Amino acid sequence: MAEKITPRSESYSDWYVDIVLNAKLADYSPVKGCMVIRPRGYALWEAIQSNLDKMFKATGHSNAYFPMLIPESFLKKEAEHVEGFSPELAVVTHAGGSELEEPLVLRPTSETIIWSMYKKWIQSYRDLPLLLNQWANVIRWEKRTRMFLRTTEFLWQEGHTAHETSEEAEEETIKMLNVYKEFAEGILAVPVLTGVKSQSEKFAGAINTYAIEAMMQDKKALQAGTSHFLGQNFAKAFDVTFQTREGKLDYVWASSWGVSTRLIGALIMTHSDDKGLVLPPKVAPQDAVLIPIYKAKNKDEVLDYADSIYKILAEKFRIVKDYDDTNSPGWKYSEWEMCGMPVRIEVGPRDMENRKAVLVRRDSGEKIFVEFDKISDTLDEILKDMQVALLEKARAYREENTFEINNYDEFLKFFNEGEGGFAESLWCGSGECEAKIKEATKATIRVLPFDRQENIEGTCVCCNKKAKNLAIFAKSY
RNA sequence: CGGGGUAUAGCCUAGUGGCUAAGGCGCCUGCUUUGGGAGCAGGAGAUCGCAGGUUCAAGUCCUGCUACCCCGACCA
Repeated sequence: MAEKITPRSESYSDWYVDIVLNAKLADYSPVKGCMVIRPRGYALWEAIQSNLDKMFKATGHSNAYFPMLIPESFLKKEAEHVEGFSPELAVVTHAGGSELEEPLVLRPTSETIIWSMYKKWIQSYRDLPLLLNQWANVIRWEKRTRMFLRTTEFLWQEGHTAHETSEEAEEETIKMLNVYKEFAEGILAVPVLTGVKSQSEKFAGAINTYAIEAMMQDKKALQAGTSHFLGQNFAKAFDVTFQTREGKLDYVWASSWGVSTRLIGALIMTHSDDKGLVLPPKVAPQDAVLIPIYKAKNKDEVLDYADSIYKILAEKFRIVKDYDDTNSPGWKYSEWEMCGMPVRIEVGPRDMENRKAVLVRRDSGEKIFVEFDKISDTLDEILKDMQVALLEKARAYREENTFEINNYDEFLKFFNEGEGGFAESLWCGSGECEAKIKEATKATIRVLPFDRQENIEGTCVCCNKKAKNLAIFAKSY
């Protein structure tokens, strides 16, 4: 009866690793920093993919695939881009038994190879907008890795779009950020703040980076998705011009946007508890598990009764039968709770006699005794309610841990002595203050939230000069 | 890259230079069980991280190497 999961209160990072390993989402690989995504984890990625992919198609995007190997020289064409990525590149120098003429980089992101192709494909405004997305793996040689949150190789999607005008490209950037927000909240039940990143936190090569930012249960922020307005930076680097409606030549305007397997980390750290994984029904691989309880003398009757419930539920829901004789019911309860099964249906002799079943919610642990004829409708209600309840619970948690702080002493105390969280503070806009704050507290600007940058009155929390922005400060992953 | 730590069965751990390396979890077989991680009996499973050295004798002492973990630096 060894406790398998370290409680969050004891060590949040141990808890996180215990969940990943015990819920069989992923395992360590022989290569440092890489992980193997197991079927239960990959099912989450498939749910993320299928939901997002529909949303991308609905907004006019098509999927394509570009190669993983990129000529090293491509990365060097955009000055900021190469500076941002060079320390974390993995480079192939030998292949086919000899040294290569030019080293090939394993893609850390695909802007360069995609824009080298866009040069061939775009000649006129009639070729625009070009709205492509790709589902792919990328490699970034990070010094310190964590399962799902930051691994050497990870899976993601990257959208790369080309437009006639700056306005249109910016509109696309914001549109896709909103798609991410809708997805994160509607499907993953992870509430997110949207806004623009400070210049020091933006993507290397972008004019502006926008992000969805979530709060985890340890009150740290997690960047869950980004959308970049690239201006004409890559068009200029790869000389991608087009003939305008007026017959002139202009560089193409661009956006790029992505979310990754990091979202699975966000899911885990937003909803799960000390018993294991908790998943919103819309991304859970199954809806419910059916666990019969019987003695030798009534085994057949109980299983028959359980089967009759299964038959009805299987028409509408994704149900797992766990009839395995070698484990006790109690063991199964714990095991399925660990794996994040949204609902458990217990069927024992007493339920059989009363023509009922016991439905148990994973999020609240609530046991609901239900008449045979109402099991299907009740399950439907529970799943819908759980989806909403998880989002609301996470939103309430974030709000409870978000504070307006505009006094620097208080600010320092909040991050250095208190439990931390999100600080809403006024900021003068200078990188110096941002750096000073990071030095003193390890907190960074997560986002300058939309709709809250009007009528800024007051002074910077750090330097007391006139404030330009309202910023969300937090320690982050 | 810097500082610290660890390395014994799939996992966790015991092992004072001395006989055939011990236990728990898990796994396999059988029987009994089953409403919150069941019990009994039997069984399989180890080049003690790698390479050298000291010694009559090394899991244990010494040297070197490697891997992993923690802290720091780094990290759209």
